[in-house]
Amino acid sequence: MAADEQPVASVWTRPQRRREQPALSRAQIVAEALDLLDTEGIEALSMRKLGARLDAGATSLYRHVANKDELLELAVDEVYGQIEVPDLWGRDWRAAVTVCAESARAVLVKHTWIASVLGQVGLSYLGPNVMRLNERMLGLFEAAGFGLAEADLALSTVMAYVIGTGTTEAAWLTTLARSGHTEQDWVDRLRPAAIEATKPYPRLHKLATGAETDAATARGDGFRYGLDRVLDGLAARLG
Amino acid sequence: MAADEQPVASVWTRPQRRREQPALSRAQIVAEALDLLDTEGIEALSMRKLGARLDAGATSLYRHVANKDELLELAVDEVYGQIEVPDLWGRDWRAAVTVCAESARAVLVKHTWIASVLGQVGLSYLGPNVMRLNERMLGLFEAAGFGLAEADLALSTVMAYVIGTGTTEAAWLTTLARSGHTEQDWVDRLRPAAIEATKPYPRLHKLATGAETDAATARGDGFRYGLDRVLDGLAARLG
DNA sequence: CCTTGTTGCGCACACTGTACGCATAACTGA
DNA sequence: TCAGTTATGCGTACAGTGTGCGCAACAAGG
Repeated sequence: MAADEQPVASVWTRPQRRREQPALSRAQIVAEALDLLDTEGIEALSMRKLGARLDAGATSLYRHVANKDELLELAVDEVYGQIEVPDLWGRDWRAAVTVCAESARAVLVKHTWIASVLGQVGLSYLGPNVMRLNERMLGLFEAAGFGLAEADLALSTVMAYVIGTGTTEAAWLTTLARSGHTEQDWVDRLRPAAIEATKPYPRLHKLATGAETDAATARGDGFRYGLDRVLDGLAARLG
Repeated sequence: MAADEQPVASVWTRPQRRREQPALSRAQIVAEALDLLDTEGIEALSMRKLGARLDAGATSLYRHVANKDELLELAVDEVYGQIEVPDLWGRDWRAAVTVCAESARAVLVKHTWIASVLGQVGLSYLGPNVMRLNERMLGLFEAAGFGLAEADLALSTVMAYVIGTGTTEAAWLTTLARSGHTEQDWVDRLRPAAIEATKPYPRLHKLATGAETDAATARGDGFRYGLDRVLDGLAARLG
C-alpha cells in the first residue's frame, strides 16, 4: 500500500456517511418549508435556514427544487389542498359554496404568508391540488344549474372575492403579528390616530368614531356580507 | 500659511458641492421608485439602484424614508391615487361604481408589482390617497341608498373583488413578462401542457380543449361578468 | 472491475437592507 | 462677520441573501 497522504481528512476522520433513507425529498422539503413559513413568516424563509432544519446544506435543496420560486409554488399548491370542498348535501349549492369559501378564507388567514406570494406565483392553477379544488367547485356550480362556461366564470368570481378579502386580512394580521399586540389591543391603540387622520373625510371620520365592536368578529361578519352578495348575484342568473 | 497636508483631497480637488435644490425629497424618491417598479418590476427595486437613479448614495434615502417597507407603503398610496372615482352622473350609481372598479383594475394591472406588495403592506388605508378614494366611493354608495355602515360593507365587497382579480391577473402578467412572449403566443404554447395536465379532471379538460378565444379580452370579459354579479347582489339590497 | 448517474455539500460571487459616524452645507442669532 | 446649531448626503461595514460550480460519496448496471 502506498502512503497516499490526504493532509487531514483521512479515511478514518471522514464521517462515513450512512444513507438509511434518501434523507431529502421534495415532499419533505416542502413540508418543512410550510412549517417554517407558518411559524416564522415569509421573510424568515431562506434556503440556508430551511436546509439547516433538514440537517442539510442550503444548496442541497436545489437537487429537488429548481428555485426558491418553485419551492414557493409547491408550498402554495399544498395550501390550496387544505381547502375543503363539501359534497352537495341536500341540493343546496349555496350552502356548499359558502362552506368552501369560508374554508378558503380560514386557510388563507391561517397561512398569512401566502398573501405576499399570490401576486408573484404564476400558473398556480396547474398544481394538482388547485386543479382538484377547481374541478370539484365547477361540479358544484354545474349542479346548481350553470353551464360549464358560466360555472367557470362563477368560480372565478367567488375565488376573486375570497382572495381579495384574504389578501387584505393577511396584510392586517401580518402587521398585527409584528406589533406583538392582540387584535383588540392594537385596534384600541390605533383609534385615536385613525380618528385624527380621518378628520378631513366626514364619512370615514364617522365610521372611525362609531361604536367599537369586536375586531375579529367584525372581520368575519364583513366577509359573510360580501360573500352573500356575491352569491345573491350569481343566484339571480339561475332565474 | 502652514503646510497642512491632506494627502490627496485638497481644497482644489474637492468637488465644491452646489446645492441649487434640496436634491432629494420624499416626493422625488417615491416618484423615481414608482418609475423603477413599473419598468423593471419589484425585484429590481433596491435602495442602491434607486439611489443611483437619483445621483445619490443608497443610504442617503434613509433621511427621507424610514424603511424600504415605508417606501413601498408610500408607493402603494401613490398608485391608489391614480384610481378614478367619477362623480355621480345621472343618478346611476352602478355606472359610476363600474367606472371606478374598471379604473382600479386598470391601475392594478398597469403596476403589476403592487400585487406582490398588497399582502405585506399594512394600514395602507391610512394613506391620504386611499382615504380620499374610500371617502368618495362611500359617497357613491350612500347616494345609491345605502346607510353609511352598509356602504362601508359594500365598498369592501367591491374592492375585495377587484383586488382578487387584480392579484390573479398581475401574477399571470408578471410570469408572462418574464417569459418574454406575447400573451397569445404564450397561451398557445401552454395549451398542450394544459390539455395534458387536465386529463384527470373532465371539467377542466373540457375547458382547456374548448374554443380558443383572445386571451386578453377573455380576461376583461371575466372581470366584467364577476363585477356585474357583485353589483347585482348589492342592488338587490336596495329593494 | 469500471462506468454512469444521482445526490449532498463547501466555496465563492454578486448583491441585499441598513446602522453608524463623519463631513459638508444651510440656517440662526449676535 | 463669526460662532453655533441643525439638516442632509455619503463611505464603510456587517450580516445576511440566492444560487452557480465543481468535487466527493454512493447506487446500479454492465
